[in-house]
Amino acid sequence: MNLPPVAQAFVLHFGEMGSRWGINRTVGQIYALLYVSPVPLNAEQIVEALGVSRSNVSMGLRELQAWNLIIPKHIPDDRRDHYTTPDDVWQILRTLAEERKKREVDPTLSVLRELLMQSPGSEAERHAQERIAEMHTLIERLTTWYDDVKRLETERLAALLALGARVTRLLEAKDKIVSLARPAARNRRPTPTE
Amino acid sequence: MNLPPVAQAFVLHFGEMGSRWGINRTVGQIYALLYVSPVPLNAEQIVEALGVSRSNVSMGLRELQAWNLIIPKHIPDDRRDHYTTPDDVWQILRTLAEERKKREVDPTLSVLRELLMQSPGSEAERHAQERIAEMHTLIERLTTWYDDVKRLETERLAALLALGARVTRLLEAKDKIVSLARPAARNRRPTPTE
DNA sequence: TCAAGATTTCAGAAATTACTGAAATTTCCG
DNA sequence: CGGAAATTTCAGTAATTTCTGAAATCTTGA
Repeated sequence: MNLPPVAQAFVLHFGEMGSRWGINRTVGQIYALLYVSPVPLNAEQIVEALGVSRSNVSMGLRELQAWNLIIPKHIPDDRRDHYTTPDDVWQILRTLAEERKKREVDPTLSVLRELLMQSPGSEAERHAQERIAEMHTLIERLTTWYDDVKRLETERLAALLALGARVTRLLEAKDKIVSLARPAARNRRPTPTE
Repeated sequence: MNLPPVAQAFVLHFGEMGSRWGINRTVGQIYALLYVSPVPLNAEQIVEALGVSRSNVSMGLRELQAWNLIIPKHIPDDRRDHYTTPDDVWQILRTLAEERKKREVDPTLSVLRELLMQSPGSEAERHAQERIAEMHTLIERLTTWYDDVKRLETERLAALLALGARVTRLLEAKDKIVSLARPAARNRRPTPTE
């Protein structure tokens, strides 16, 4: 591998991290390389930068495309496919969340649902179904929230993040305000606590 | 493996899913088994239920303990260690998030921070650092939000989830109300778009 | 249509990870 | 203590995953 030190360290770290997920080292490295590269790269350039075989790069690129994490970018007068990552890190986050949901959460939800349909054959099984139902409810709530929030534009999402747990205080404040405001509709006056 | 059908299907699914994460099949199965079991189980019972070797179970239990995902539970008049999962699925979620953050996010953040300290040796490297900075900012915002939200009691967390993206509407409503409520505050007036 | 360039496929090699059985160690009761 | 029960360790094996090189396929411009 022959890269400027910062890029190299970044690429290597992603390689390592990759294996903590289900992703293999090379795929992680390819992604990281494309992420930091100022220009789209073709397969041959990736081979040179990472020192892995051409076929390995080909498979890695295929996997990353299946994840929608890289975009093919055509360079004029060049037959070879070049690839980049999206510029917007928020977009990358969205894609990642979406894909992981699709691959990990959705299948689980459907298995759980199926298991909850069966009629229990024993007391132990009844208990198992109860536990499964708890998990199912939790996951469903999380995904509903996610489906809801994922549509927000970046700016709002960022605002929400910045607010953090303070939203709950806000909820309470709003309850209070609204309950005060409602009697007089649009003719309300500030209260001392506001 | 000799389990009631529902439990068995659940355990097998978790085994499969395990491999999509970094977790191995046996660990996933042990966890699932303990999760659905109405009573704490000891290692020998896990061996029987899953049909894997005693030593494999021993290692799996160790890993699950390192993740704080299972709790040893003493059974009176029995020398053997028994294990369960926490009853509260929200608590389980919190633990999972915390551990994954510790193992995956924190190390990445620290690597990124380090790379941002270096002075760039070339234009390509300067660009790489810019990209790394974007990623760093995003991750830091997410973890700040997480640190903030994780302290909420379950009930509030659930309320927040249930609200979903509607919080943004609420935010706007609150702005409006507050701006109406404090006409003199910073000398501002509501604009037509508010 | 052909040929050079580019990419993909795939069978086997290499590397990694998971699992086992046997031996070692720990625990704790008498 | 002594020793039975329980657990852990670990070296070796099995299983899985990753990676490669060679061959097949696809693409495009002349």
